[in-house]
Amino acid sequence: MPTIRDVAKAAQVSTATVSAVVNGSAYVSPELKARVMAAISALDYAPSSAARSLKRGRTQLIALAVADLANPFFNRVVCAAEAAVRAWGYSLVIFNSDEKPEAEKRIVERVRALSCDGMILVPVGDPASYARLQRDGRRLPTLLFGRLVEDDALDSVTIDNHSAGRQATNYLLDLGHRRIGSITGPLHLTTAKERLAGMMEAMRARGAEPSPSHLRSGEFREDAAYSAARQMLGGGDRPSALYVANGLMALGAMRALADLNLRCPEDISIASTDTIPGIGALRPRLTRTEHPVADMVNEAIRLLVDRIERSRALPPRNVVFQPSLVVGESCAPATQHQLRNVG
Amino acid sequence: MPTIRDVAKAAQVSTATVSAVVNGSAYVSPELKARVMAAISALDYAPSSAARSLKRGRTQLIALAVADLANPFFNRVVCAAEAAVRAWGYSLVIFNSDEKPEAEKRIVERVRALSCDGMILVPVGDPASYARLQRDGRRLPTLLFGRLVEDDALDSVTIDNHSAGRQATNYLLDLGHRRIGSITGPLHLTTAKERLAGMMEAMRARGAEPSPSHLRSGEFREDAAYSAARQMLGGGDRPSALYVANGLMALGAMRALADLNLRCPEDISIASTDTIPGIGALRPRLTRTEHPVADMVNEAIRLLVDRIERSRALPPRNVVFQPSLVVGESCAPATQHQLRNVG
DNA sequence: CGAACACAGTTAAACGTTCTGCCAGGATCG
DNA sequence: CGATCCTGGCAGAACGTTTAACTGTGTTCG
Repeated sequence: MPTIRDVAKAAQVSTATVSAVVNGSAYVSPELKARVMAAISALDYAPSSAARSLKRGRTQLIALAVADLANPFFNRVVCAAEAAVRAWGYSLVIFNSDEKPEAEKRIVERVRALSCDGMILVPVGDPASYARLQRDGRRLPTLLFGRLVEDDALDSVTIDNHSAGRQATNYLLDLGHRRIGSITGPLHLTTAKERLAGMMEAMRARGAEPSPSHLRSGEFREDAAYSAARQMLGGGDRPSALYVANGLMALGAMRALADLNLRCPEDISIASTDTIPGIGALRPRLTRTEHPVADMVNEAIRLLVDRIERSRALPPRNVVFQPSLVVGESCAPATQHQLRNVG
Repeated sequence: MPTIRDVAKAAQVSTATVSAVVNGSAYVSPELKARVMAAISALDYAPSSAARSLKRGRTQLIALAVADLANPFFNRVVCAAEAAVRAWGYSLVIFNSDEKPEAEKRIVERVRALSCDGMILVPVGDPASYARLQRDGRRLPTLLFGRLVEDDALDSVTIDNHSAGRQATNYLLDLGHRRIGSITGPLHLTTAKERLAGMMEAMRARGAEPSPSHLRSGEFREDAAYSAARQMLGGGDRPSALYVANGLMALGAMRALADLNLRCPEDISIASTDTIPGIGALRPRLTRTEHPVADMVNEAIRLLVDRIERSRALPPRNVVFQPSLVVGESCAPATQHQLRNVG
């Protein structure tokens, strides 16, 4: 591996000059520049990023720690982040906390050890563990994505989950449904909690109150939703509509419906928040609120890079995006029969 | 940021001793070790990876360059790779070539500049561009994943695509289908080419010959398959079964069927290769060949790490995995009506 | 009993950059 | 014409590790 010294020797200049040519950091006369360039390509020289990082104190690495790499939502996040990060001249290091707080702790250690320039974190559990992140947020600029941790002093980009729950539920209410059930994620996550809260608010605003047995929460996964839906819909006292808190879970719920010989939307209407790629092929198409994932990620990266390169000391910035309702065919007006069942 | 020198001073030992404690690279007496440990946690010291990389010539970074991050297949690859890489003590840097050869070239440059220890590459186009990779494979150990480049001297982990095409097609042939169409990916990719070749071989072995108008290829994407399917099935001369070369494309084909008011499997049987997560909710369940993605990725990482840490000079190793057929309900026996149509 | 040796640590030289401070020499100006 | 100021380029000191070479004590053994 040729070093900057080899290049300098070959071009008969100093290493400082080579550095200046490589980085364009100072004026170098045309002839010297040409000699240096020639030497560089002759030797196939490439600067050592390790040495460069050591000297500059920058690695040009941004870490992205998502909560569940198997979840299509986070795949979209990864995809968008890769592009955004590249556009800013960084590279993306991926971590999967798999919804496990201990794993997250190890990831933070690792990110720190790698001395990444910044980190996008989808926080998993345990607000107390972020105290430390906040303390040395200066050292390792960190942005919370998608989920919030109460009382934090970190940058964040989130979606208005309350509004997502409200919008989806209002749509169902507008169709005449009153017995609406919900399958949501773990309630210690703001995403799950707030979507549920939004739903409850919407219902109460219309004087409806969901039956406790119609409210389930579980892992943000297809199989969790499947079994929740089977339980809830298997009995006699079933809701006429379902609000499901995530795309993967919506698929699970639909699978449960199919297995129970229930039709969607004739027997049960389903609305959800969030989607998954390729879901367009699924009939009926899901009525759902969608996250502007790409915009959210772009904004997150922009904020983080700004924090890294400019404003270490500024107060934290918290950006909230709005979900939008996408209407499919998975919801039908409540039938007389369904309404009669109202407890 | 405290350095090893600060720790050494605080513990009243030399930096070499601190290094020995941190790396466990030499015996240090219990009392000194304790002093060092205490100093480390008191100062909250973490070794600088930049300095370490510079000295050791290793970054503990493995690059993964996939062909299309928006494709669920590669999401599974990323997910498995993250876990495997972590188990070996490395971190994963993600790149998306988006099926663009120029992007791939830039990625290779970037990976080289980052001095990653190794690279898993899903090659995109243009075999000639890999000559260089082969030349300095010693410098940047590289493993080709999923797709092959002819005549290469690099490690590789692939799937027997020929067999995948054959198995899926044989299943359709066994059901009595003779007019089988295919929607496949770009033919310059071995994945697409070989799946098609396997299909052709299976058909010819039974004396069937697909009609040219029933063979389409396009991007490995949902929308490409959708329009190909619409074209192929919209006309009068339609096949009774379809072999679709990838999970996303299978979804696209099914969407086209739905939009054409064709039923699957009653009107058209569909078999595919590869799947996508959550597809279990789709009815009918897809009959398909599946890749053992996790095993493939684990093997790839194992080979790459071995190459990095041990056997730079050994001849290339090429591992081929076998796909397995998973039967769903998307294929039905050919009907008399369908058979009568045989040209 | 002295040579050889193991042992536990230390010193200091890399690793390949970047960048500050410096120098020589030519232009500018009073 | 000498003092001053640019200007292009260079020498060399960091950056924070790792590790080879070394040092000074015991310990062992012929």
